[in-house]
Amino acid sequence: MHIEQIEENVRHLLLNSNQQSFIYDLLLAYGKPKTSVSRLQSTGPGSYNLSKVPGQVLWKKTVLYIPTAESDLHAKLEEALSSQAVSRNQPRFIIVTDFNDLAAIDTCTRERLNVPFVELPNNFAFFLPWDGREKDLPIKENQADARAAEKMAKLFDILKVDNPANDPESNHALNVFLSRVLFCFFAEDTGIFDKDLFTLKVKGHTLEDGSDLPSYLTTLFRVLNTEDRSKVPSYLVEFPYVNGGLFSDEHPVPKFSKHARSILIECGAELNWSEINPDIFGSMIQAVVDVDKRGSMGMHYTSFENIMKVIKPLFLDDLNAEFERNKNNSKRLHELVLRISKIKIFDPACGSGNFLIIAYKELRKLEMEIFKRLDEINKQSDLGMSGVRLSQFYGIELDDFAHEVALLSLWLAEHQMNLVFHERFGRSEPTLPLKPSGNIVCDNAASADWRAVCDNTMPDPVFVLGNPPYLGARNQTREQKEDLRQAFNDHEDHKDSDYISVWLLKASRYISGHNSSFGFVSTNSICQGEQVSYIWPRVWNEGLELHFAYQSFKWSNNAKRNAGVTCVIVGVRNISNAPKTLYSDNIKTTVANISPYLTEGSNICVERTSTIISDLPVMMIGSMARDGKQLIMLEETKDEILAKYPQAQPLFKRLTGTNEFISGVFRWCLWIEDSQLELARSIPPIAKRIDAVYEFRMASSAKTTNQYAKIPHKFAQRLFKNQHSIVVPATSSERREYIPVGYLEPGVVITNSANAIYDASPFVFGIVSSKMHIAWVRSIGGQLETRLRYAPEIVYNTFPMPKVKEETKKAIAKAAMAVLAEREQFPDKSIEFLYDPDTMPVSLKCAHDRLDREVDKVFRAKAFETDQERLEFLFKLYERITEAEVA
DNA sequence: TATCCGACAGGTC
DNA sequence: GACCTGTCGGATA
Repeated sequence: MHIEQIEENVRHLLLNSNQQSFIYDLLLAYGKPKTSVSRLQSTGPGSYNLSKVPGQVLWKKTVLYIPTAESDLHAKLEEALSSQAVSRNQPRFIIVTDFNDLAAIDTCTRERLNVPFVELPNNFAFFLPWDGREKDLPIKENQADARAAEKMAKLFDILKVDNPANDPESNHALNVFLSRVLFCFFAEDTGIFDKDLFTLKVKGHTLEDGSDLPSYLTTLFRVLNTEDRSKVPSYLVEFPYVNGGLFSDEHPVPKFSKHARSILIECGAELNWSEINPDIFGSMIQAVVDVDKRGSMGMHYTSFENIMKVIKPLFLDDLNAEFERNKNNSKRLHELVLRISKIKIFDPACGSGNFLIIAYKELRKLEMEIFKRLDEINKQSDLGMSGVRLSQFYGIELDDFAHEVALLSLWLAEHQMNLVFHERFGRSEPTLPLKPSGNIVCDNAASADWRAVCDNTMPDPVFVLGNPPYLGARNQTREQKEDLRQAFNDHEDHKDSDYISVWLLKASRYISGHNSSFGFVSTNSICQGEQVSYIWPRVWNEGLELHFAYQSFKWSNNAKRNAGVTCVIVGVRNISNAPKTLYSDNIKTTVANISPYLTEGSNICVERTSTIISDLPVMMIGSMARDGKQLIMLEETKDEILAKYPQAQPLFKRLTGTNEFISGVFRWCLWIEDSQLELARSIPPIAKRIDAVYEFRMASSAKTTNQYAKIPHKFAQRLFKNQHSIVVPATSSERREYIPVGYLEPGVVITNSANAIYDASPFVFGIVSSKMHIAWVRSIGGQLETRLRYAPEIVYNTFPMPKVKEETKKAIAKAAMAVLAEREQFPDKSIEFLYDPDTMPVSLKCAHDRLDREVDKVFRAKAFETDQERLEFLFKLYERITEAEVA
C-alpha cells in the first residue's frame, strides 16, 4: 500500500470510526488483511485476540490495545510494557487511549508517541512498521559483500567454462588468479594503487575479444612482483611493487572470452571495493568456488557478533581490563603494548580467516586506544608504529581457495587498519611492499600436527579459537569417522560423537600444560545427552576446565539462507583460580563452576545406560516402520481402503507418535501378522503398499534396512504389546512446563517418535509426569535444537530415585489419577491446548502441583522450591547411587 | 534386536 | 519469510 493511501485511510478513520471498532479500523488502515482483522475481532475459538481483559486487544507480534477511562495513560502504558503478556507475545506496538489522548510505544525501537487523539493522522508514520516499513532500516552489513561475491561468482563460472581443466594444479592456479584479481580491485579502490588503475589499464590496454588478456595479466603480475623498477615496461610503471608472496609464483592465467573480459571490467568499475568487509567477504567468495555450496552461500561464516562472543572472554576482556587499570601508568601501558605484540592467535579451522581478521582488527583497535592514551599522558611521546604483525596469526584450512583468501584478507585488513591508524596519528607504515601474511596452512586440521603450525611451548600465550565443522555421527564420511577414531585413540566413544569432537580433543591436548586456552563456537549437541560423557571427562583428564560458556543460541548470520543449528560457545583453559563466567541471553554470571551441560554446577556427567538404576519398569522406544510412508496413513486413507475392502479391517491398528498424541489426531497403520499376509496380499491397494515397502527398503543405503525388505508387510522394529501403555513424547516443545505423558488403551501402536511403558501402574505415570523428573530431563537430556528430547537410556534409566514405600506409591498413584481425571474435564481439548502455558487450565495445573508435591516426598520431606534445588539433590543422589554400583 | 540423534524438516501464520 | 515444534530412518551396538 502507498504511504499516501495509509495517511488518507487514517484521516478517514478518525471521521468515521467509533470507539468500539477503532483499533480494527486502524489496523485495516495500515493494510492488515480483512480476514485476519475479523478473526481478531471474533470471540471464542480461533480468535487472534489473546487478551483476557474485556475491551483490550492483544494480537501476537502486532499490537496490544488498551482503551481506558483512567487519565494517566503514561502509567498504564508502562504497566503494560512490563507485563507478562507483552514479553510473551511481543506486540510491536502498545497503544493506550482514552479517546482524548493517545499514548503508544514501539516495543522494537522504544520510540514513544504522546498526542491528542485527533492528531493521530499527523503522526500516522509512527505505525508504519505494521505495513512492513521500518523507519530507519540499517543497511545490511553484507550488501556490498554479497553483490561482490555474486559478481565474482559470475566471472568464476565463465572462466570455468572457458578453461575446462579440472586437475588440482589448474584449480589451484585459478584460485590464485582470483585472489590476485581481488587484491587488484581492492588495491585500486583503497589507495594501494592509484584510483581505478587496474580496471582502466585492463580496459585500455587489452583487446576487446579478451585474447591478449592472459599475456597482459601475466606481465602485470610479474611487475607487481618486481622490486627493481628499471626492469618494468613503461606502460606498467604506475603499478607498484607488491610482493608479500601474493605474486611471487607464476601460475598460468586463464583464457578470457570477450564476455569474461567485460565482466572482469564490470567487477572493477561497478563495485566499490573499499566497502568490502574482508572478514565476511572471504566467506562469501569462498562459496563461489564450490558450485555445490552456492545455494548455501556464506551459510557457515561466523557473524561478527558471535566471533566477539569468543574473542572477548578468551583474551580481549582481560587486555581491556589491564588497559583500564593502568590508564595513568605510562610504563604499564608500554608493557601492555608489548604484551599485545606477543600474543598468538590460532584458528585450526580458519576457513577464509574471519576469526583471525576480526581478532587482528580488535587488537589493532585496542593498541590505538593505548597509543592515544599514551599521547595524552606523555607530552612528548616516542611511539612508533603498530606492534601487531600478521605473523602473529595462525590458521589451518583444508580448502585451498579458502586458505588463499584468508592470506589475502589478512593483508586487506592490515591495510584498512593502517588507513585508520594514519587518520588518527598522522603516520603509518606503508602497506607496500606487503609484509608476510598470517601463517595459514592448507591441511586437514583433524590429522595435522597443530604444534608444527603454531608452536605453543614458548612462554608467549596462544589463544586457539574458531568455528570448526559440526557433523552428527550418522552423516559422517568414512574419512571423518577415521579422524574421530584417531582423536579418541581408538575408543568406541568416537562412533557416536559429533565431528567437532576432533577439534575439542585435539585442542585440549594442545593447550594442556601450556600457556594456552581455547574458545570454540560449537553445536550444542556436545553439551547434552549422550555426547557429554564422551567428551568432557577426556577434557578434564588433560587438567582443564570450562572458564566461560554461552548457553544455546540459534545460529545466525547475514547469509541468504541460514544453517539450521543451535550453538554454544565453550571456553577451556588449564585449571586456575581465576573467575568463571556463564553467559545466557547476554546475561553474564560469575559462577563457581561450569558443568558440561553449561549450567552452574559440578562436573558430573550422566552416562547413557541400558540398565535402570531405580526400581522403575522398562521403558522402550516405540515401533519403527522404515516404510517409505507406506504402512502408516491418515484416517481418511484407511477409510477409503475399508470402504472398498471391508475385510481389511483386522489389518489396521490405531497409531500414535508424539505429534498424534499431542494434537489428538491419531493416524492408522497396517499391522499385518504373518498369518494375515495372504489376506493382505489379496487386497490390491494393500499389496501395492507392501511392494512399495520392499522397494524402499531395498533402495536404502543402510544394510539393516535392506534386510527388512524380507518382511515388507511389517514394521522394521516391532515393540508393540497389546496392553495398556504409557506414552512419553520423544521430542517436545521446551515451552511447556511439563512433558505431557499419556495413558493409552490397549491396541494403539506407538511409533519411534515416542517411548512406551507397557502395563505400567499410575504410580509410574506419576513419576514420569513429575516436575522432579522433568527437571532431570531438561538438564541432562538431549535436545533437538532446544526442544526437549526424551531418550530412555539417557534420562529414564539414569533417573535416581530412592526406594519408594507402598504408602507413598499409593499417594502418587492417586495424584496421578487426579491429573488424568482433570484432563477428562476437557474432552474436546487437545493435549496441545491443555499443556500450552498460555492456555493450560488452572485446575489441571493444580492437579500437577499436587502430584509434584507427592513425588517430592519420595526424595525428602520438605517440598522443593525450585528446579535448581531439585537438580542439586538429584545430582548428589545420582553420584551416590552410581558410586555404590561401581563399589 | 534396539537405539539417539540431526550446520534439520516441514507445517503454519 | 519468520516462527513453531516434532518425523523419519541411518549407523551401530
